[in-house]
Amino acid sequence: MANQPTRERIVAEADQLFYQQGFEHTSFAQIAEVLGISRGNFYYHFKTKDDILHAVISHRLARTDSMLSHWELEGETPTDRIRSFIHILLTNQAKITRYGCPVGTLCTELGKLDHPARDNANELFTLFRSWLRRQFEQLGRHADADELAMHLLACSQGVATLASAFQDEQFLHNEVNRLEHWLTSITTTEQQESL
Amino acid sequence: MANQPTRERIVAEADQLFYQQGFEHTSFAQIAEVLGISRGNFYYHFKTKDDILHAVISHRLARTDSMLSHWELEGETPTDRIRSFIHILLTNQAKITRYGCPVGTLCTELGKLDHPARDNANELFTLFRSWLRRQFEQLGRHADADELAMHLLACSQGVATLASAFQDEQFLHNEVNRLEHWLTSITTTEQQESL
DNA sequence: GTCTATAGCTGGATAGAC
DNA sequence: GTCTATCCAGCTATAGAC
Repeated sequence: MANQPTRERIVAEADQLFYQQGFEHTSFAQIAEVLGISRGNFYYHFKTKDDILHAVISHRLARTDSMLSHWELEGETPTDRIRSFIHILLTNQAKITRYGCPVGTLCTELGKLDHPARDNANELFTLFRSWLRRQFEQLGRHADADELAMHLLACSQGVATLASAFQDEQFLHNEVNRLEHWLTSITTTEQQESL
Repeated sequence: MANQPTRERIVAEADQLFYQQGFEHTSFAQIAEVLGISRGNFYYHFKTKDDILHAVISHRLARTDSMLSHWELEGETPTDRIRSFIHILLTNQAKITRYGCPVGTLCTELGKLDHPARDNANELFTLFRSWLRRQFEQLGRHADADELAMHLLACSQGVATLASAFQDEQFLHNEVNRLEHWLTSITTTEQQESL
């Protein structure tokens, strides 16, 4: 990362700090210090702080997009692919327990700030939502695919919020088991309203 | 409210604004303007901004406590009482759709700020958690009462987060129906692992 | 492309008159 | 108990040298 162009390094570091500390709470001075550049240098690469935010969101969107494509190729069945989604809770459990979900916390913060980039950030949710909806459709759940997608998204959000508040990885694991169980129940039987 | 002592008015207004805009984003100048008092006046009633936050959290804790006591008296069965909890999502649907859950968003923000009042705010979660756990115990779910309480808390959090991101009251209603269904399935049958 | 210096503003907090 | 005036730190952002 030290050899990346400065612009990329700023985006990468801002991405991390916005996640860990929140957008508003993160200052140029801090990013500059971590990267070993001067505050003034920012304005060669970006016009405003909001521009950095925009770049960070675009960066996250691209990364999410390629992750979903990867899951699409990797998973043999829709169930496998949905399981990939559920398992990010495990893959990122340490960070989630510390800082919550990067998507949820950003959207919540920008919502409270009534920030113009809010819709932009919500696209991250939409990306997951559409992808999950498609998987549920492939499971034959045409009528309620979007509802199931939103439900799964909501569960993940709640798990991240509470795991982070209580700093509780055990709880996170319990809920992942629950979600896997639920996914199986949806796939194998037509026991529709179990959840 | 205009006749309340100034200290109470500050707490009440800060409570609202911290919820709607976040703690850090809310300034003394703004609270002062709404209340029609001067900025300097704050420091007669509070030493620091963190002191106001502390007072706001105490206020919320007291309010939550009395709400739970009220549900305890009002509901005939544990199921009824748990349903009261689920229904705050409906009672406060307009605010939740706009600003998310007051507990979850505050705890998340203070977590990111690494704020000393974080544990204090988490007590709000604990209040609900303990109360719910007791209700599930009264349902005979001694072994997994706390797990069920946490699960229900998590679901509510997720619903609030997504309803707010997508500004979607319909989704909120769908999820409340789901939760009621789940509650019934827990109460009537011993179909333990449906969720 | 990166730096230093600094402007301009807003935040929380203090001092002291009334 | 409330006000005005003010301090000081931190922030975003700009100007201009190198």
